[in-house]
Amino acid sequence: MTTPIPRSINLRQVAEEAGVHPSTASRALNSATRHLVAAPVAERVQEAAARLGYRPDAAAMSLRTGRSRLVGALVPGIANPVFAPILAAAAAALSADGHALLVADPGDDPERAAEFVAELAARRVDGLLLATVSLRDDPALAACRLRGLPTVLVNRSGGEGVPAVVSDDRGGMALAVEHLVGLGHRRIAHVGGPAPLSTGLLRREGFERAMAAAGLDIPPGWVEAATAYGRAEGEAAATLLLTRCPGVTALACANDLLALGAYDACHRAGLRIPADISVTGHNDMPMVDLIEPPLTTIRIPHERMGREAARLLLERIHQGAEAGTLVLASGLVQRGSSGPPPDGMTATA
Amino acid sequence: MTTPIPRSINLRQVAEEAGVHPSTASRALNSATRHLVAAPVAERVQEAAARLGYRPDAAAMSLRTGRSRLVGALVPGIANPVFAPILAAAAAALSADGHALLVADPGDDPERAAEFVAELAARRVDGLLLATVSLRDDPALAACRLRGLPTVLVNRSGGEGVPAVVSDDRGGMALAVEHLVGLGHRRIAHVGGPAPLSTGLLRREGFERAMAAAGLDIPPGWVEAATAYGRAEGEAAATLLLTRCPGVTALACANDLLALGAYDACHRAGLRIPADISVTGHNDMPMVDLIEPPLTTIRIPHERMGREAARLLLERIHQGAEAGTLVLASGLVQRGSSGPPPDGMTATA
DNA sequence: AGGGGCTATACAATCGATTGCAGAGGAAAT
DNA sequence: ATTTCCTCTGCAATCGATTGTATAGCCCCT
Repeated sequence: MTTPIPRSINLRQVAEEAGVHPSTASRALNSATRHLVAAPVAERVQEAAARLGYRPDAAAMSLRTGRSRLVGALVPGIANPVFAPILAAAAAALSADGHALLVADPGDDPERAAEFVAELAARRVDGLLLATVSLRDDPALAACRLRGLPTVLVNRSGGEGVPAVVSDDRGGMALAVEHLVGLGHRRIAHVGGPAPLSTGLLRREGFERAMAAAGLDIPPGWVEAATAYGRAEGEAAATLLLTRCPGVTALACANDLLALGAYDACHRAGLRIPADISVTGHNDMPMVDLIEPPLTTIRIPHERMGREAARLLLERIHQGAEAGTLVLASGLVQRGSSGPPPDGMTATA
Repeated sequence: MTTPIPRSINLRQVAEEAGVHPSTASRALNSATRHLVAAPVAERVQEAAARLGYRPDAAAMSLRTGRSRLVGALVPGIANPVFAPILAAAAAALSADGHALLVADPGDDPERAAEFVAELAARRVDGLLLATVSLRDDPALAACRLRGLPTVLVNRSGGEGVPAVVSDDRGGMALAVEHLVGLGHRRIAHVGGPAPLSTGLLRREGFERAMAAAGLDIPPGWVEAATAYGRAEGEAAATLLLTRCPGVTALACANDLLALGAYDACHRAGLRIPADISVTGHNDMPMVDLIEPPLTTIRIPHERMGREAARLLLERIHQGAEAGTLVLASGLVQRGSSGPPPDGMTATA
């Protein structure tokens, strides 16, 4: 009862049990080489392996083959309500292929992210999912390139030819603007995401294009980029906009957390949502349907994003194929935080 | 520019660069054996390693030493708002010790959990954090025992002598009951968690003890265990209680998600919270302060839980010490979903 | 009957780091 | 001056699975 030999069984023991050489056992257990072994022998080996509960040692296999059946993921916050479901879906898809997900959380520090890439590379990960990448000259991405690691970006794009799975950031933000315009809004301000992030840039572009398409002006100072995707940062940016934008009737935010911060700013300014001002978010995080008022936002397909990213990465790993960028459509979820502008504001523009 | 030899540096190359034998290089780079090497030689080796950007190959190291610097975690849902912050904190603490966290998500399937344990064991994890364990004869726990894997339970207790880090489930639920009693409630029902889970059982016990301590009766049928920690399950259980418990003025729920379901049930029954009925939760998930009305709940120290679990596990791994169970205090967070009972209901009991 | 061709298996090298053991060299002690 | 001891370094085995190569049969054909 002290330490009852918890040493696990290895290939040699299986081979002995089946009365063959380890190399034969190896071939019998590997579907790609099984045809090299006589059928009855293969069966005997497999049976012996099953009886003994054999599992190939991952370290030895990894050392010999160079592949680890591990995939690394870099995320800015495991508990982030946007990335958590993406990770969950990716992990499930990878697991079905025998891969496990090694999650590293460097926060918002790009240097730390590059350091984690080195660590993951030393662990011989077969590929990497990157959700931390910023738009220009990201050190983590460079570290992957340097080592020739298959890489897929998730919910972030990295520019020139980097495979990625993203939602239609521009189109999603345009949906929000069109919705507000449809309700009669003309004076709309934008709480933007951090500029170095693709979501920040693209959603801002989506805002600008949709406003232009609706024939609406964006006065200078009506776009304010938050310094990070956080509630406090959203409040700060929204507070700025509320004082700076006379007659503003709607805030289109680049992200749900920013929208929550905008709620705070509006409440502190004594504005009711949506009676005095409308607010929209982006991402449709869990539970934003429960807040008061329920948040009108853009739904992005988190699960699908994770699944597709895993699929693309596995393709790249197995076939070495150069994966392209996949843009998934997002949709408007209309709830209680958006409504018609206050009386008399409709015809202002 | 095709494939510029992304093969990484190994120990032999470092040794050559420093003009020593690989074994000497190994000793020079390992702090535990460095004293066996002459100081100037050790320095030369370290410098060479730094210059070449050497990282020991994890697979080879793991194969030789039997340790992988990997820790597995089994959680029922990566995106679960309770476990995600626990995982994040644990990952950070482990990372500081050179360990990485390998997350496996078997959902609620105990057989699948045991299968994942086998897979993680084959990957030679140094230890396991278990957040999926049910109270009696859990297969995953048995699988760990069988292999002699160091194990710490998180937010779950497993009975007899299994190391665990949990919050004070009984005490937390008692806080909620005392709060309600203090407001004047006498007729309180309990929406319980799943019975096979320690949180389900202990919080129910906490409810019963606190009611007894307050001199209050629990009529038969005033406790209803939900089949899972979910909003729909909470609504089902709460609906049952609302029809079954005449004059009930408060629902003490075992979990925030159940409380959200209770909100749904109350709304469908035309009851206003907290004017007609009070509702309390447990866990203080992110964003429950934003719903309407903001949820009164019990705050459990997620981050600390993850951190302490990691610490205990590392102790067990390094020193082989038998870790005990750590019970962390939780606190009441009073918000808008609890208030005095409707007029005339105070003196009913 | 003997050789060519083929199949199925065994042998042995290999991946990269760690570690028990042996031995070289120098210092200290008698 | 020789022995003893100690410090440092090199040698080689090892962890467990995979895979290139060699060989033992066997069948078939002429």
